[in-house]
Amino acid sequence: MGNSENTEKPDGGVERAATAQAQMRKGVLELCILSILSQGDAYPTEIIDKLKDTKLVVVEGTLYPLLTRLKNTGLLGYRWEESTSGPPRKYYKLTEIGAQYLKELQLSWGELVEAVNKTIEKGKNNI
Amino acid sequence: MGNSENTEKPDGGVERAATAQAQMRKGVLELCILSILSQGDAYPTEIIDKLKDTKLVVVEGTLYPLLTRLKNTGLLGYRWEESTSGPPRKYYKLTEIGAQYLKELQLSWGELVEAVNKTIEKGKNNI
DNA sequence: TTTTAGTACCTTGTGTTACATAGTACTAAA
DNA sequence: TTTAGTACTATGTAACACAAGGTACTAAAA
Repeated sequence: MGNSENTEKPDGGVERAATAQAQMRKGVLELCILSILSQGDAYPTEIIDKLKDTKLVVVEGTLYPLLTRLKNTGLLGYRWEESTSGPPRKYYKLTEIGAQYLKELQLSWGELVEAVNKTIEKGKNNI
Repeated sequence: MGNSENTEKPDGGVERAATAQAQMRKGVLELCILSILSQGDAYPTEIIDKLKDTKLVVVEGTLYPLLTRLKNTGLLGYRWEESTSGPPRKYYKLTEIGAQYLKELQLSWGELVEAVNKTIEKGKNNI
Protein backbone atom coordinates (compact mmCIF):
# COMPACT_ATOMS: atom_id res chain seq x y z
CA MET A 1 0.00 0.00 0.00
CA GLY A 2 1.90 2.89 1.26
CA ASN A 3 4.63 3.34 -1.24
CA SER A 4 4.20 6.83 0.02
CA GLU A 5 7.75 7.66 -0.70
CA ASN A 6 7.15 11.07 -2.15
CA THR A 7 3.42 11.77 -2.39
CA GLU A 8 3.79 11.94 -6.12
CA LYS A 9 1.12 13.58 -8.21
CA PRO A 10 0.27 12.90 -11.86
CA ASP A 11 2.53 15.75 -12.77
CA GLY A 12 5.11 15.44 -10.08
CA GLY A 13 6.78 18.73 -10.80
CA VAL A 14 4.08 21.01 -9.55
CA GLU A 15 4.56 20.83 -5.85
CA ARG A 16 8.30 20.96 -6.13
CA ALA A 17 7.98 24.33 -7.81
CA ALA A 18 6.67 25.79 -4.58
CA THR A 19 9.92 24.87 -2.86
CA ALA A 20 12.15 26.38 -5.47
CA GLN A 21 9.86 29.33 -5.81
CA ALA A 22 10.39 29.96 -2.12
CA GLN A 23 14.11 29.57 -2.72
CA MET A 24 14.09 32.27 -5.34
CA ARG A 25 12.18 34.66 -3.14
CA LYS A 26 14.68 34.38 -0.33
CA GLY A 27 17.38 36.26 -2.11
CA VAL A 28 15.26 39.26 -2.92
CA LEU A 29 13.63 39.70 0.46
CA GLU A 30 16.20 42.16 1.67
CA LEU A 31 15.87 44.19 -1.50
CA CYS A 32 12.09 44.36 -1.22
CA ILE A 33 12.09 45.36 2.43
CA LEU A 34 14.52 48.18 1.81
CA SER A 35 12.47 49.28 -1.20
CA ILE A 36 9.32 49.37 0.87
CA LEU A 37 11.02 51.41 3.55
CA SER A 38 12.26 53.84 0.93
CA GLN A 39 8.61 54.69 0.37
CA GLY A 40 8.27 55.73 4.00
CA ASP A 41 8.72 54.45 7.52
CA ALA A 42 6.80 51.32 8.44
CA TYR A 43 6.41 48.84 11.26
CA PRO A 44 6.84 45.08 10.78
CA THR A 45 3.19 44.09 10.46
CA GLU A 46 2.73 46.82 7.90
CA ILE A 47 5.75 45.59 5.95
CA ILE A 48 4.36 42.06 5.90
CA ASP A 49 1.09 43.36 4.48
CA LYS A 50 2.84 45.31 1.74
CA LEU A 51 4.92 42.28 0.81
CA LYS A 52 1.72 40.27 0.52
CA ASP A 53 0.43 42.78 -2.00
CA THR A 54 3.30 41.87 -4.27
CA LYS A 55 2.88 38.12 -3.76
CA LEU A 56 5.90 37.86 -1.47
CA VAL A 57 4.48 36.15 1.59
CA VAL A 58 6.72 36.43 4.62
CA VAL A 59 6.08 35.50 8.24
CA GLU A 60 7.12 37.17 11.44
CA GLY A 61 9.78 34.62 12.27
CA THR A 62 11.54 35.61 9.07
CA LEU A 63 11.03 39.33 9.14
CA TYR A 64 11.96 40.26 12.69
CA PRO A 65 15.46 38.78 12.72
CA LEU A 66 16.07 40.26 9.29
CA LEU A 67 15.06 43.75 10.41
CA THR A 68 17.27 43.41 13.47
CA ARG A 69 20.17 42.40 11.28
CA LEU A 70 19.65 45.35 8.97
CA LYS A 71 19.43 47.67 11.96
CA ASN A 72 22.63 46.27 13.51
CA THR A 73 24.55 46.88 10.32
CA GLY A 74 23.39 50.47 10.18
CA LEU A 75 21.10 50.21 7.18
CA LEU A 76 17.99 50.84 9.25
CA GLY A 77 17.05 52.84 12.31
CA TYR A 78 13.82 52.78 14.28
CA ARG A 79 11.63 54.68 16.67
CA TRP A 80 8.78 53.64 18.96
CA GLU A 81 5.37 55.06 18.36
CA GLU A 82 2.20 54.72 20.41
CA SER A 83 -0.82 52.99 18.97
CA THR A 84 -4.48 53.38 19.96
CA SER A 85 -5.23 49.81 19.01
CA GLY A 86 -2.60 47.74 20.76
CA PRO A 87 1.00 47.79 21.90
CA PRO A 88 3.45 50.39 20.64
CA ARG A 89 4.79 49.99 17.14
CA LYS A 90 8.42 49.90 16.13
CA TYR A 91 8.70 52.08 13.04
CA TYR A 92 11.73 51.31 10.92
CA LYS A 93 13.41 53.92 8.81
CA LEU A 94 15.95 53.73 6.04
CA THR A 95 19.26 55.39 6.97
CA GLU A 96 21.43 57.26 4.53
CA ILE A 97 23.76 54.29 4.25
CA GLY A 98 20.73 52.10 3.77
CA ALA A 99 19.51 54.22 0.90
CA GLN A 100 22.88 54.05 -0.81
CA TYR A 101 23.03 50.33 -0.25
CA LEU A 102 19.55 49.98 -1.71
CA LYS A 103 20.68 51.62 -4.93
CA GLU A 104 23.48 49.10 -5.24
CA LEU A 105 21.12 46.24 -4.58
CA GLN A 106 18.75 47.47 -7.25
CA LEU A 107 21.62 47.55 -9.69
CA SER A 108 22.64 44.01 -8.79
CA TRP A 109 19.06 42.90 -9.16
CA GLY A 110 18.86 44.36 -12.66
CA GLU A 111 22.05 42.60 -13.69
CA LEU A 112 20.85 39.32 -12.28
CA VAL A 113 17.54 39.53 -14.10
CA GLU A 114 19.33 40.20 -17.35
CA ALA A 115 21.74 37.30 -16.83
CA VAL A 116 19.04 34.82 -15.94
CA ASN A 117 16.76 35.89 -18.76
CA LYS A 118 19.60 35.46 -21.20
CA THR A 119 20.12 31.90 -20.00
CA ILE A 120 16.43 31.14 -20.13
CA GLU A 121 16.05 32.50 -23.64
CA LYS A 122 18.84 30.33 -24.98
CA GLY A 123 17.11 27.32 -23.53
CA LYS A 124 13.71 28.08 -24.95
CA ASN A 125 14.94 27.61 -28.50
CA ASN A 126 15.74 23.99 -27.76
CA ILE A 127 12.65 22.87 -25.92
CA MET B 1 27.33 40.47 12.27
CA GLY B 2 28.30 41.64 15.72
CA ASN B 3 30.34 44.70 15.07
CA SER B 4 30.81 45.73 18.65
CA GLU B 5 33.65 47.92 17.53
CA ASN B 6 33.86 50.01 14.47
CA THR B 7 34.76 47.89 11.51
CA GLU B 8 32.89 50.35 9.40
CA LYS B 9 34.39 51.70 6.23
CA PRO B 10 33.83 55.09 4.62
CA ASP B 11 31.32 53.57 2.24
CA GLY B 12 30.10 50.69 4.31
CA GLY B 13 27.49 49.60 1.82
CA VAL B 14 29.70 48.55 -1.01
CA GLU B 15 31.11 45.34 0.33
CA ARG B 16 27.78 44.32 1.77
CA ALA B 17 26.32 44.36 -1.71
CA ALA B 18 28.48 41.42 -2.68
CA THR B 19 26.94 39.35 0.10
CA ALA B 20 23.37 40.18 -0.77
CA GLN B 21 24.17 39.79 -4.43
CA ALA B 22 25.27 36.28 -3.65
CA GLN B 23 22.08 35.82 -1.67
CA MET B 24 19.97 36.75 -4.65
CA ARG B 25 21.82 34.39 -6.93
CA LYS B 26 21.15 31.42 -4.73
CA GLY B 27 17.51 31.17 -5.54
CA VAL B 28 17.95 31.15 -9.28
CA LEU B 29 20.78 28.66 -9.51
CA GLU B 30 18.47 25.70 -9.99
CA LEU B 31 16.56 27.54 -12.69
CA CYS B 32 19.73 28.41 -14.59
CA ILE B 33 21.17 24.92 -14.41
CA LEU B 34 17.98 23.39 -15.75
CA SER B 35 17.85 26.02 -18.47
CA ILE B 36 21.39 25.23 -19.53
CA LEU B 37 20.63 21.53 -19.67
CA SER B 38 17.58 22.23 -21.79
CA GLN B 39 20.02 23.44 -24.43
CA GLY B 40 21.68 20.04 -24.47
CA ASP B 41 23.42 17.54 -22.21
CA ALA B 42 26.43 18.80 -20.32
CA TYR B 43 28.90 17.71 -17.66
CA PRO B 44 29.54 19.70 -14.47
CA THR B 45 32.68 21.53 -15.52
CA GLU B 46 30.93 22.56 -18.71
CA ILE B 47 27.94 23.84 -16.73
CA ILE B 48 30.18 25.92 -14.52
CA ASP B 49 31.76 27.52 -17.57
CA LYS B 50 28.40 28.36 -19.09
CA LEU B 51 27.23 29.89 -15.82
CA LYS B 52 30.36 32.03 -15.79
CA ASP B 53 29.41 33.38 -19.19
CA THR B 54 26.27 34.83 -17.66
CA LYS B 55 28.08 36.24 -14.63
CA LEU B 56 26.78 33.52 -12.31
CA VAL B 57 29.95 32.18 -10.75
CA VAL B 58 29.48 28.83 -9.04
CA VAL B 59 32.02 26.43 -7.61
CA GLU B 60 32.17 22.66 -7.61
CA GLY B 61 31.22 22.31 -3.97
CA THR B 62 27.95 24.00 -4.78
CA LEU B 63 27.19 22.38 -8.08
CA TYR B 64 27.83 18.71 -7.36
CA PRO B 65 25.44 18.32 -4.43
CA LEU B 66 22.83 20.29 -6.34
CA LEU B 67 23.09 18.06 -9.41
CA THR B 68 22.85 14.98 -7.23
CA ARG B 69 19.74 16.37 -5.60
CA LEU B 70 18.13 17.11 -8.95
CA LYS B 71 19.01 13.62 -10.13
CA ASN B 72 17.59 12.00 -7.02
CA THR B 73 14.30 13.78 -7.48
CA GLY B 74 14.02 12.60 -11.05
CA LEU B 75 14.54 15.94 -12.76
CA LEU B 76 17.86 14.89 -14.24
CA GLY B 77 19.42 11.72 -15.53
CA TYR B 78 23.03 11.09 -16.51
CA ARG B 79 25.37 8.91 -18.52
CA TRP B 80 29.12 8.38 -18.46
CA GLU B 81 31.14 9.27 -21.47
CA GLU B 82 34.82 8.67 -22.20
CA SER B 83 37.15 11.60 -22.66
CA THR B 84 40.44 11.72 -24.52
CA SER B 85 41.81 14.36 -22.21
CA GLY B 86 41.17 13.02 -18.72
CA PRO B 87 38.77 10.98 -16.66
CA PRO B 88 35.30 10.09 -17.93
CA ARG B 89 32.66 12.76 -17.86
CA LYS B 90 29.25 12.53 -16.27
CA TYR B 91 26.84 14.03 -18.76
CA TYR B 92 23.62 15.23 -17.20
CA LYS B 93 20.39 15.27 -19.13
CA LEU B 94 17.04 16.88 -18.50
CA THR B 95 14.27 14.32 -18.02
CA GLU B 96 10.72 14.83 -19.19
CA ILE B 97 9.63 15.71 -15.68
CA GLY B 98 12.58 18.03 -15.45
CA ALA B 99 11.55 19.84 -18.60
CA GLN B 100 8.03 20.32 -17.30
CA TYR B 101 9.37 21.49 -13.98
CA LEU B 102 11.62 23.94 -15.75
CA LYS B 103 8.65 25.54 -17.46
CA GLU B 104 6.99 26.07 -14.10
CA LEU B 105 10.15 27.54 -12.66
CA GLN B 106 10.42 29.95 -15.58
CA LEU B 107 6.88 31.06 -14.92
CA SER B 108 7.60 31.59 -11.24
CA TRP B 109 10.70 33.52 -12.15
CA GLY B 110 8.72 35.83 -14.41
CA GLU B 111 6.18 36.49 -11.69
CA LEU B 112 8.88 37.17 -9.15
CA VAL B 113 10.64 39.64 -11.41
CA GLU B 114 7.41 41.47 -11.99
CA ALA B 115 6.57 41.59 -8.28
CA VAL B 116 10.00 42.83 -7.27
CA ASN B 117 10.18 45.40 -10.03
CA LYS B 118 6.80 46.74 -8.97
CA THR B 119 8.07 47.17 -5.43
CA ILE B 120 11.25 48.81 -6.59
CA GLU B 121 9.45 51.24 -8.86
CA LYS B 122 7.18 52.44 -6.08
CA GLY B 123 10.24 53.15 -3.99
CA LYS B 124 12.09 55.09 -6.64
CA ASN B 125 9.48 57.83 -6.63
CA ASN B 126 10.29 58.61 -3.04
CA ILE B 127 14.05 58.61 -3.06
C1' DT C 1 58.93 3.11 -15.84
C1' DT C 2 58.20 6.97 -13.05
C1' DT C 3 56.86 11.58 -12.57
C1' DT C 4 54.25 15.62 -13.62
C1' DA C 5 50.42 18.32 -15.22
C1' DG C 6 45.84 18.71 -16.47
C1' DT C 7 41.10 17.40 -16.06
C1' DA C 8 37.13 15.75 -13.62
C1' DC C 9 34.36 13.99 -9.99
C1' DC C 10 33.27 13.55 -4.91
C1' DT C 11 33.03 14.39 0.28
C1' DT C 12 33.12 16.80 4.67
C1' DG C 13 32.63 20.64 7.72
C1' DT C 14 30.99 25.39 8.56
C1' DG C 15 28.24 29.57 8.65
C1' DT C 16 24.16 31.82 7.18
C1' DT C 17 19.39 32.08 6.69
C1' DA C 18 14.27 31.42 6.51
C1' DC C 19 10.90 29.33 8.91
C1' DA C 20 7.97 27.03 12.51
C1' DT C 21 6.73 27.46 17.00
C1' DA C 22 5.96 29.39 21.26
C1' DG C 23 6.00 33.18 24.31
C1' DT C 24 5.51 38.05 26.21
C1' DA C 25 3.10 42.41 26.51
C1' DC C 26 -0.05 46.10 25.62
C1' DT C 27 -4.98 47.91 24.61
C1' DA C 28 -9.91 47.91 24.53
C1' DA C 29 -14.24 45.88 25.03
C1' DA C 30 -17.34 42.43 27.14
C1' DT D 1 -11.57 40.17 35.36
C1' DT D 2 -11.64 37.90 31.29
C1' DT D 3 -11.31 37.77 26.31
C1' DA D 4 -9.81 39.14 21.80
C1' DG D 5 -6.90 41.60 18.91
C1' DT D 6 -2.47 43.53 17.87
C1' DA D 7 2.49 43.66 18.03
C1' DC D 8 7.13 42.48 19.20
C1' DT D 9 10.64 38.75 20.68
C1' DA D 10 13.19 34.35 21.31
C1' DT D 11 14.54 29.53 20.33
C1' DG D 12 15.31 25.46 17.70
C1' DT D 13 15.69 23.27 13.09
C1' DA D 14 16.54 22.22 8.31
C1' DA D 15 18.27 23.65 3.93
C1' DC D 16 21.77 25.53 1.36
C1' DA D 17 26.15 27.50 -0.70
C1' DC D 18 30.72 27.37 -0.16
C1' DA D 19 35.60 26.39 1.24
C1' DA D 20 38.86 22.99 1.42
C1' DG D 21 40.67 18.69 0.75
C1' DG D 22 40.61 14.15 -1.54
C1' DT D 23 40.41 10.52 -5.29
C1' DA D 24 41.07 9.01 -9.94
C1' DC D 25 41.92 9.00 -14.84
C1' DT D 26 44.82 10.43 -19.15
C1' DA D 27 48.79 11.90 -21.66
C1' DA D 28 53.27 13.52 -22.09
C1' DA D 29 57.86 14.43 -20.26
C1' DA D 30 62.02 12.70 -17.77
